Amino acid sequence: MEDSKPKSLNFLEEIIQQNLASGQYSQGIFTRFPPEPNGYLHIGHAKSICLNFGLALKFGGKTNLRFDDTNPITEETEYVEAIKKDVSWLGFTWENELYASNYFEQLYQFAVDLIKKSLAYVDDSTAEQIAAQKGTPTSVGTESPYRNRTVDENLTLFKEMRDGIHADGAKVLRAKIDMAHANMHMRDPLMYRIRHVAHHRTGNNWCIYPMYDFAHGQSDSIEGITHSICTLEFDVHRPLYDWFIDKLSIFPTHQYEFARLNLSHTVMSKRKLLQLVNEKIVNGWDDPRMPTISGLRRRGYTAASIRNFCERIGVAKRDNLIDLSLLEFCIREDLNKSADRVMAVLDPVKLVITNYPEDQVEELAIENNPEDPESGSRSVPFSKDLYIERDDFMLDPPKKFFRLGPDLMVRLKGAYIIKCESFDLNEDGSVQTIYATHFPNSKSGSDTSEIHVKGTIHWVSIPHAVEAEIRSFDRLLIVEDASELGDDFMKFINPESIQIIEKAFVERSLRSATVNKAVQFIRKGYYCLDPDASPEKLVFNRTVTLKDTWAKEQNK
RNA sequence: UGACCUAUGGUGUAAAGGUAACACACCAGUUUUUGGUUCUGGUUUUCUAGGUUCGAAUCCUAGUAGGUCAACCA
Repeated sequence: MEDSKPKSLNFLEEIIQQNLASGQYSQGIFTRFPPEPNGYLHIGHAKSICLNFGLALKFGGKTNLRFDDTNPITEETEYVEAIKKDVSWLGFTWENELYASNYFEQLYQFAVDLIKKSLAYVDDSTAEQIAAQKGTPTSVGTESPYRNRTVDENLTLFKEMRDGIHADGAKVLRAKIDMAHANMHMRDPLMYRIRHVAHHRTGNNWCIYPMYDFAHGQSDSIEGITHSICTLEFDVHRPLYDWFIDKLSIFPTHQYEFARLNLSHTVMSKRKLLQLVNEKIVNGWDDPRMPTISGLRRRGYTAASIRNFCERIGVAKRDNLIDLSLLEFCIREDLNKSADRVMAVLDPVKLVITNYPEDQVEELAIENNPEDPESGSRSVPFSKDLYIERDDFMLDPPKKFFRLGPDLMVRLKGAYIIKCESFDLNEDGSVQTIYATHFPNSKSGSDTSEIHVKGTIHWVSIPHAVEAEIRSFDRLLIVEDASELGDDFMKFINPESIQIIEKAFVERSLRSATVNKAVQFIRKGYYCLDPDASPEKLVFNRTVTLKDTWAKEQNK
């Protein structure tokens, strides 16, 4: 297994390898994925999930799923369930399902411990006063008038806070550190606030709730997390993270930061995604245009493709903007190997094979997937009246147009070579019907015609065609880098991010399409059945188009 | 006007003081009963200035640029 050339490691893998090499963590490493249950997971979370679980898998460790549920105002059980589903779907198994709220009593005791060490105090200042006391990044803060209360007084007041004696906002518990510290987070940060609000798990047991900074590190420590991995913006929290661990003398877990994922043409913050949902720009968190895990799943992305994407983008500490084309590459790569090919005509025009017997139907065996010899073939009905794609016919085709036009020849996929003889036009000049003759000896598999054509086009037999709605999606944002937009991003929504074709025609075999089985519409793209579909009405989502060098050529 | 983080092709990520490489994207050709796929080749890179060194993407100093931090959010 060990090659002479070791695969290069990212900076976290290097740290872990060094830890292990020096004999640390002989019990194995422990990581955790710690979402707040206040929204749905997105592709950025997928990066974190793949990182945390992947590191543990790679180095023989374990990973907890821990819900960071310290703010009852924004958190709901609905989100907990959705998050669990998404992590599982991505293919990971957590060691323990845990909640920061499991530790509320323990955290309370930690706070009491710090009060007893004169390292925490109850402050009656208002939010505004506390903000003013903090100073600014370039000027030092000032100490609160309540900073020097006695230990006994603090103990009593903190107990009163817990007991519900005080109103929301009347008092907070603060760590006593240094109001002149260069790091704003060290200027007597809040540890607890009063919130007379029911919590989705602890109900009304508590009316004081720990802040992130007083909950996260201690939760990591309680769980014995060896590598607490988070995104870069928490870098400035690390001194405080370490301070609490140190003053409490508890298991010394360590925090490491990596750069979050940014995707081109995509907004990623939960707040903005929520806004898209609330303002009905999209149809819910699982809209196929959303960068959420549930949206990508509904769009037809496979878990394997997302994992592969996360592997390819790498992990580092500098800001990045990943091009959507890499995500698209990953899903094409996966589906090319696994998706059965079928025929669907999205923008139909009628084609009549004039020399084909009126009522004849041939059942043609067409291979399911040229990339997969095991996939076999299916039977596709062929008849005199067909639909083909409107843009596969041109009245006045350019030189390298390998499709149909007056007097041109083309192969119908899996069937015959045909030659266009004539056509009818509608009043508006558009093509109404195309008439062609077929060469009976050119049948696929037994072609003795010796005719060679450059192009092969897809088709469906009109009498056998099945109607379907097709939903095509495009990027949600018309600008590449959403970080430059701020709250203005709504002005840059792509008005054509969804296109619905109410009445396309797909081949008969698609009657048995299922939600989880991707198909390739030959020459068009990869598609999957939408959960909205019913036996009476098929609905397909376009996951991604095929690469189209012809279109690219046209645009030059 | 502070502290901290970061800087390698168009986009990402490697190279642990010793030939700057891999993937995506792009371009050209090959293959192909999908203008898909495959395969081959190509274009394009170390922020700047000093310093250390036989040798610097890597170490040091200064600068520049970008990011983060002043929620009773996480």
